[in-house]
Amino acid sequence: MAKTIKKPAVKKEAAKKTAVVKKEAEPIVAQPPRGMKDILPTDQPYWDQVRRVTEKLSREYGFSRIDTPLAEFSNLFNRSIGEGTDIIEKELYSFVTKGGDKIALRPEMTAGIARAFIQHGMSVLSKPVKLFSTGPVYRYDRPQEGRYREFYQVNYDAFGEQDPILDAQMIQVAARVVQNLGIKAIQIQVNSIGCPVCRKEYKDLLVSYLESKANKLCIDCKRRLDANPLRVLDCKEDKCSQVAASAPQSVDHLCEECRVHFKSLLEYLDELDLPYTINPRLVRGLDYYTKTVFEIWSGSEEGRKSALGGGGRYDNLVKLLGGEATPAIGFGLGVERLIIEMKRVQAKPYKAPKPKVFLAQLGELAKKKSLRLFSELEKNGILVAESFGRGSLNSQLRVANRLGVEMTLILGQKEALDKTVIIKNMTTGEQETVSMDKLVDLVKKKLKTDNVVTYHENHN
RNA sequence: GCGAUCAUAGUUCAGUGGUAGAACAUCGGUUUGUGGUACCGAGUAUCUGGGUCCGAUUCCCAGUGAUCGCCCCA
Repeated sequence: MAKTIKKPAVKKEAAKKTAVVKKEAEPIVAQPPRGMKDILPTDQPYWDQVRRVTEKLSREYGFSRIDTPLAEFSNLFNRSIGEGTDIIEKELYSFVTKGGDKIALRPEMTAGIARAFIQHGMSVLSKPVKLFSTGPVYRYDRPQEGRYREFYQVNYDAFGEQDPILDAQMIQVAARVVQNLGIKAIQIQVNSIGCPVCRKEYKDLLVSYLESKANKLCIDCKRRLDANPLRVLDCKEDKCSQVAASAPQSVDHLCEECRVHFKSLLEYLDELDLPYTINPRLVRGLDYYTKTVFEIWSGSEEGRKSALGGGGRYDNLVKLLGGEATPAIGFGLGVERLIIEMKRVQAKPYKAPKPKVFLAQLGELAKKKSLRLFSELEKNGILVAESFGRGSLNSQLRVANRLGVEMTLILGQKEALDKTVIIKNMTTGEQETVSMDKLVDLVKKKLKTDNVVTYHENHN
């Protein structure tokens, strides 16, 4: 829903004065641009969990973090992703800067990372060069569930290794990320689209087949026949998928090198006990892919499924962008989609540690002293909650109770003068007055023993 | 880019051609310095712009946005 923020009431005279100088300001729309949204505090536990799991696995598999700009020169994307693709043709956020540069917001992360790889001479590093990245990407598309104009990806890329064992490992990483998030039912779809040589031959073969059936294709696919014939295989229209079903498949027309590569990949996947489905119709929407392509889908064989992520090999991209020929493979996962799926399967979000101590104050002197006491406790590693703005002890205790803390420290006028603090146990309601000097140690001790108690309780 | 449905407090929802109500949430209070329950009270909303009408939040049109499907993908 679109809401305008009400303009503050301005005094008539003042309004008159400004009206002479400038036009009335447009009302602020309390809403971000279409297809973009806030990630609210209530959702952050899921995002935290994704951050933790993806970063942990990236370290375990030897990836180094890289962050590249949100914007690049447009032609980086045009060249790498391909002029004829949907992503470039209709989904690219591009604009011209004041200086006349043609800039675009990244629609995916690999192009920028490949650019950085070349720019910083990373080809001299020990291979494979494994890079991990995460952040927002932008595609101007019609929003719906799990599809936003600004969305977040986690991205894993590895440069400089052509051995299919790396393909298998990357697929394993992708699967493990998803499964470590608690999404157990997934499908791994793999295919090989060959290298430029055998793909060209295959494409010709496919085009001649499709042309012979052109009258049975939908309008879009007739158009795709010229622009991007591989996409016809992906079409969801009934009549098209019927045509596609008996179309020649890329896996049957690979050159020797690509065939062997794909065969070994499958053997490695078997070795890893990763169940996969060979999907001859999996082609992916980016032109730079060669040989291995794959997607991770949520859900079981039957029922609804959505692509959580995907990727593939791009052995020619670095050279295409002007670097020295470097084989590479990578994949991206959509964070919003991962989270939708986590919620659907009721996977656990990350729970940040919560304060177990509340600090309540009463009276001017105590209020002043409580500020220092708070930082004293914090410096000693004790998480403390407070509500300094509230005056009455009543409402402060109510907050403490709602937060579910184990104890409340009460510092009132009397205590402030005596240099003491009341420790109130929120479970039993018992209170004791202790001297300020011993407070930190005592609180620490109490928290520790309380934890031991709960530990035993949990195991009985 | 195409099609469908929808749009009322922070949230989930009522309701009406005469400018709106609940629940939950929030905040305050139920005697001065003690929480959970209970009770009392408060604030906040008809997406925007036009049209019909004496009068529209309600009917009509457009815009915007959300959701769903297509397309595509993350």
